[in-house]
Amino acid sequence: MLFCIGRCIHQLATLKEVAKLAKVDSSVVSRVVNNDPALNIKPETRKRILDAVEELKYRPNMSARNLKKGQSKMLGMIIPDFSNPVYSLIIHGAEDQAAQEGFNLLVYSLKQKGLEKSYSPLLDGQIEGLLIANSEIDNKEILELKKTKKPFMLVNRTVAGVDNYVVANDLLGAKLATKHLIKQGHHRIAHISGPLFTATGLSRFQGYREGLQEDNIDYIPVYVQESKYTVENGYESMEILLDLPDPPTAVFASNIMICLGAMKAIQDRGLTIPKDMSIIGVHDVFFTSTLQPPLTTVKMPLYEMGREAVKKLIAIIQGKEGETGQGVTIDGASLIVRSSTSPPPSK
Amino acid sequence: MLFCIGRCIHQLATLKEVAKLAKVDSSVVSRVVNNDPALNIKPETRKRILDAVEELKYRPNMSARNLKKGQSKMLGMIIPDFSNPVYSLIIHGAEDQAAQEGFNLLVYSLKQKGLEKSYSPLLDGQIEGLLIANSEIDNKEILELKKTKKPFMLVNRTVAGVDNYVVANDLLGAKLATKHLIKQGHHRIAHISGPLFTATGLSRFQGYREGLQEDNIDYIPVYVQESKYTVENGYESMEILLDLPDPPTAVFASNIMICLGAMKAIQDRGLTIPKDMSIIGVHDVFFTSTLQPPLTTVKMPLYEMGREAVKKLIAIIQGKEGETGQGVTIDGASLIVRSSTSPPPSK
DNA sequence: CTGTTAGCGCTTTCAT
DNA sequence: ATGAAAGCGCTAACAG
Repeated sequence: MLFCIGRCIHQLATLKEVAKLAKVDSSVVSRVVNNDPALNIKPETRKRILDAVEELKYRPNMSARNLKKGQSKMLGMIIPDFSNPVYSLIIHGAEDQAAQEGFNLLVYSLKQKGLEKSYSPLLDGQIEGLLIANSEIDNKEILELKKTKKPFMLVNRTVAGVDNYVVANDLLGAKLATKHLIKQGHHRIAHISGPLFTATGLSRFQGYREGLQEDNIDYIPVYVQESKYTVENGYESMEILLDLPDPPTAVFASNIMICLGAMKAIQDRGLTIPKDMSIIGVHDVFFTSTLQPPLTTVKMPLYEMGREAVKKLIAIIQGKEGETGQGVTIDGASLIVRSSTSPPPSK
Repeated sequence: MLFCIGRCIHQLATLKEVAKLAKVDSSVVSRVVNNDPALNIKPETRKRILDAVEELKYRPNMSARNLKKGQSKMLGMIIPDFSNPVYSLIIHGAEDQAAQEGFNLLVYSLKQKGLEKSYSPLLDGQIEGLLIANSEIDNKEILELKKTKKPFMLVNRTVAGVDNYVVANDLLGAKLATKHLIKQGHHRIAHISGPLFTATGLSRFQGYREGLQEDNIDYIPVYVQESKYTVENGYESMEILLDLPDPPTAVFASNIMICLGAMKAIQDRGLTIPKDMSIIGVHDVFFTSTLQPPLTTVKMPLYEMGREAVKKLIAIIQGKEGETGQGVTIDGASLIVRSSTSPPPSK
């Protein structure tokens, strides 16, 4: 049963074999392979070594290297769900940056919340740092993690007292959305917010409020519905808004999942978007332009967020930041106007 | 710059330390930790060891173990794109199965096609096996890979001459879709196929043909449009079908991306689904029920495919299959009827 | 039932 | 400018 393992992984040339072929010591090969700057090698010898490396198709054994150096070159990332397109983009950015810096990214989806165990087996040696892009993980657990001094990074979320985080400018994004609606002539603008214990939910709510404020539009509390970031919850929240005696003429959804649900609720009532109701959502993902009608969105720099988070995490791992990074806000929220928003029906 | 690495990864107890605390040799600890079945240990000693493990929070160093055993416990997976929801589901299944068997899954998205280099650095030691869920990779490259004898597995695709693959019953799924349309009373049924050099595209085309055949519906070649698995191509193909002098009354889209594009093309013409045109697509992903109208789909066992692929790959790695697996077809295609299909407009 | 030992492949200090 | 040697933490064959 195990007889194959040796064959499968090894059979690759080792340093020693390369050394023998090049007639030098393996330590020299190691230095050449690693481009040791403090190495003064005869060009001829170097060539001989490089040729041997080429001939034997030598590739360093990572386990050995990692063992020796006490590293693993692996990063972990926790997301709530692989099918969530918001996270797809973050992962993509994280992946690219990790690869660029020679790290591997292990992505775990955390279905069951409250799984505090999820990171401890991870951090206890396997991986060098952890990206947490998951609003369902309790603040408490993250504070606990912080005590361990292990490198980690919050992505698209924050926790009071933790300043290793990368977020987007949610406030700006939300304000952009709200002001777009106002500019279209809406006054009765609802907001289906995300959970208001999350940074994204809160910032977008704040952006909505500030947007209204700056244009002197009355804030009507009942127009704000707090919702989880799910299609189902978005649907329910929209229904509540539609049942209001004086329903809004436009709605700003805090997230694409919510937005999807809200659109459906509107259309299930036989209402037409944008004639009867304008709608705008946060996150421009691959299918927003194909919805009916094509959705006006706020595009957040999700890919960049993933990249930046990995960059900072690696910096922390390598001690470049005194182990404690600074919170980073990635700008670049932009409005993408399509057909789900229009002026309100004239009275 | 590197001073932290030691602290970050180690500072974990080693076998030796546990051994010292438990007053035994480290090899005994190793055996206990690994549940060596051929170990006849005094219950008391075992307890002493387990207590020490607990106290020092010992966790095996994977690099050391892997180095010793000549393994890496890592699997690679190549997908075309993280945002494609079809792959999200496959990844999810693969991830679960890998975790269950103690393997880590590294997922790479391969944007630039033709990157034959992509697997060679991977397979040359870092990972023990590779899942290829990517129809853009040339058959040639895969045949090349096969020669290396490295464990790999094709997921949701095939290559002539390679029998390590896991696919779904695409033929059945397509037949289900086609027959559903026929049962609704359609005779002029179009098919926007996937690329006909891919197994999925071909099988679904075949299912469509067989479905028509079994119910004695004439096959009209011009009703078949070959398309890439993209929204844009689906859109274009649908436009061609709509421009036909005698356009179809129903269309079966080979894939969800195509379907999305086709729906948009239909609606952009001012036509109503399903009144003017019925549409059904392969792949039931998270947003299909929220489309307008909710989409009738064929649900393929994508999650299971991911699981099964990893299971077989690991079996191959461990030499359980004489290194060469058998092609596996996962059944379980099922029709999910929603509102995008209805009887054709009566003449 | 438990300990001794060798060595996986690599890096790195120290010696030449 | 290159080599020798030690050792990272673990496992497994062999001894006792």
